[in-house]
Amino acid sequence: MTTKERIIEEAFKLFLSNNFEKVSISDLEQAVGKTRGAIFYFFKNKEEIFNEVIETYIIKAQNPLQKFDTSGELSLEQFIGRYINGINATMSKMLSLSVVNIYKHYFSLYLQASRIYPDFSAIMARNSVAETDLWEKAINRAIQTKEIKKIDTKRYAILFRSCFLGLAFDRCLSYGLNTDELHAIYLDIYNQIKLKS
Amino acid sequence: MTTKERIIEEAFKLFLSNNFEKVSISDLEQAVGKTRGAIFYFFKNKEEIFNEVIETYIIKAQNPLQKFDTSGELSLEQFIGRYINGINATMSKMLSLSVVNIYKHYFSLYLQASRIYPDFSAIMARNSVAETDLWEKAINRAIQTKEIKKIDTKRYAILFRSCFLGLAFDRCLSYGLNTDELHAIYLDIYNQIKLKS
DNA sequence: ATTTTTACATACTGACCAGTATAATTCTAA
DNA sequence: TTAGAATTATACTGGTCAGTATGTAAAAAT
Repeated sequence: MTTKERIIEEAFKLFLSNNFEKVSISDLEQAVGKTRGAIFYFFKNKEEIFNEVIETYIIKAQNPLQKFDTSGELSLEQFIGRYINGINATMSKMLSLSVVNIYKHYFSLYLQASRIYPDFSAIMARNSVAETDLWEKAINRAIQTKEIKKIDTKRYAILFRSCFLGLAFDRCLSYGLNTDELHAIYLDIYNQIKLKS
Repeated sequence: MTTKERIIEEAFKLFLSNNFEKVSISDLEQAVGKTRGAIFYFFKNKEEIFNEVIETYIIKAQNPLQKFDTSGELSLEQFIGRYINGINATMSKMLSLSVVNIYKHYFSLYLQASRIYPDFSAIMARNSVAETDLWEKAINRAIQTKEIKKIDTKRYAILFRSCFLGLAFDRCLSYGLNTDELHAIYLDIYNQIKLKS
């Protein structure tokens, strides 16, 4: 790993648990084990460091096509399983960076990015649409294959996605998201719209 | 309105759109139209100001019993209506303080409070439970009156709540929460669990 | 009317911080 | 092996900020 990459990673960890303003270059020096000389050699200023952190750990990592393996002609039930797996995978990846209370910090970083990173809101809006689209396709397929009843596809797509976000937010200050619980809720919804054959 | 109250209100507005560290006492001086002398006469330090803001505008305002008028023997359909009304009322109140992009800033303040306000997580966890309880009671009543099918009460209570939080979060960076959309989603869920009589 | 308290204003301090200037070191290539 | 480029260290600066010390005017109490 290059020095620049190390700076980004350590900066990510620092920005996760502290505000942009709270994280000082001295903190970063300590975390990386290099001095200001190294840091300002690679980056113009603190904002540039922050923005590269956001690009690496939020924008790229949040690409739904990359996050969820939904290739193939999945049933809605399978899609739900894969979606949960994707969430679990993301959580494991964060854990390997020894980040605890992932979503709490993630939400915090996300909101800060909206102040600092140019056009962040628009980029995330696109991501949100992309993820809702994945759900829509899965739901539409399930309707066509008579797996589930005819429902308002778009509305249910948003429902599934909101449910995940909301549960993650509700639990983020205490125990953190429990994906088993989320899975159970998803299956409850699923069972109500499932066609008995 | 006393000077102290004005300080709290202006501090609230400032803390809504900026980090704790970013808001300076000088900013607050300007907003209130008084100088440091006044501010530090009423408050020991910046943290105390922040904590009183959190108490006034988050902890008290978030009390579900105060936020939602769910008194009386409401049907689940009525309860849903009242819940949406409660959300609308909260949004109007914020708007009257000329706060735009309410949820974006609200979530941000909420996460900061978890770093600064003592025991904030525990307090909010209790609020979360209290609000879920309201849903549980309404759902249980609806099951008993044969308004809806027998469902996992707790899980559906969490579903309704998460749905609101998640939609609010998903939209907070762009258009903001649309309560009509949320209402529509609620009714979609409701119609699937409704008993045809 | 005089004292005391309340409610501010003003000027200052020590600490910290982002960013810079420059020096030193290490690596690379010829 | 030496010139130059890349990388890192060090020392410094100007600015900002939270909090303090002190002063003062108005209100309240005696």
